[in-house]
Amino acid sequence: MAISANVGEKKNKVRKLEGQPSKNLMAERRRRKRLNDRLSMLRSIVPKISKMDRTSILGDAIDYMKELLEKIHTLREDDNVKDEIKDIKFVGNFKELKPNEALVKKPPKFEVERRNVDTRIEICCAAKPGLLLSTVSTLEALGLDVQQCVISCFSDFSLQASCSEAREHRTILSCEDVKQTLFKTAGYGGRCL
Amino acid sequence: MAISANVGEKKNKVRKLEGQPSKNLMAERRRRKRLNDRLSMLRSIVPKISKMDRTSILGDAIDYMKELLEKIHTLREDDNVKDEIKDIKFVGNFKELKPNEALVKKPPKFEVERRNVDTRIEICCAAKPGLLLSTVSTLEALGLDVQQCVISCFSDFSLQASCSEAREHRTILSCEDVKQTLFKTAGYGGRCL
DNA sequence: CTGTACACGTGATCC
DNA sequence: TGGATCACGTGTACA
Repeated sequence: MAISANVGEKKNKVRKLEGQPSKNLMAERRRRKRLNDRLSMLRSIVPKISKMDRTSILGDAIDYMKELLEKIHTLREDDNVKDEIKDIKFVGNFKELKPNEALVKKPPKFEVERRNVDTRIEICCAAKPGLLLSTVSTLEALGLDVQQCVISCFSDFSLQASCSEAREHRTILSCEDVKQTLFKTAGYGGRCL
Repeated sequence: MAISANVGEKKNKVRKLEGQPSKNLMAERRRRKRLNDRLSMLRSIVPKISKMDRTSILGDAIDYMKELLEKIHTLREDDNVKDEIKDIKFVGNFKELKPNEALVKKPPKFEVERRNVDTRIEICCAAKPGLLLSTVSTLEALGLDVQQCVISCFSDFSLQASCSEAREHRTILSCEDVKQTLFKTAGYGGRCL
């Protein structure tokens, strides 16, 4: 195909020499533009991006699609409750805020509540560097997708969030578990309330 | 760029004339081969093929991926159908929200602006798993302390934050730098705006 | 003859 | 310095 090579000097048609090229030229430019745009779109919806290469983008997209297909199959055939709670173990991996630093002055407020499919979370405690990051990280590790969130860090750290369960943790994770995990994440020891 | 025009026939570097061209030439050939192979693979796993165009293939792949994502979400939510009745009532109050907006492709929005001592950040882009976490993590890494923040992840990912500079050694950061960093963090390539 | 779409070789650019 | 990747303009085949 690419090796149609042979034959050297046909050149039957030399009808250009003038005026013609600009048409085909800009058409080709538009085509390249469209192709690159599509490529960018593809890259923008694929979460795992190893490199910015065109080939890598396509490769990652392919892998991602296979991943999605497999996930769908397991979701379909996996009746239920096959999930482990192993995710909880990863919560502690993040930045270990030392409990010693726990400020005892004012009783912090940690509330977790289920409403329909949503999980309402309300936190108000002493501000601390990295607290927002560790809290968000913990929520993610617990399989809670933040849908809405209002944060204020002026005096105290205040966070009100509405989350949806990313995975099938609803039946396993109790509100109390979430609350205590967040409590520890914020650097407090013992149990909350 | 394309119209760098000037310079007509310089040819400062003519170090080729022999031996060299075949190197770059075949490298380019291999690159094209890989790219086309990837493209064929992508086409082979996408069931819906409208046309054999390169652009169409990418477009179909994108649509298919979105379709898969949506299917996964519906599958997950179907696991717990018990709360749906209440949700229906809830949704009923907000009927004005367009039901089918899946195919709208709008450009993401990344804005960073300095106001006095504060740095205002506004993001609106396609939702992606882990996006909130990576964004917060990036802000922290840039030395920006979130003072106030409103987040919404219902359809797209939307974040409006007001930050203060945490450290002094980062004060050299321009708004543009912050913007581009956030842009890349969100998984986009190239430059924003 | 008019577009559209692809492969090709080459110069430029970035580690 | 090279090796790898990209954008570009062009030739050409197919509708």
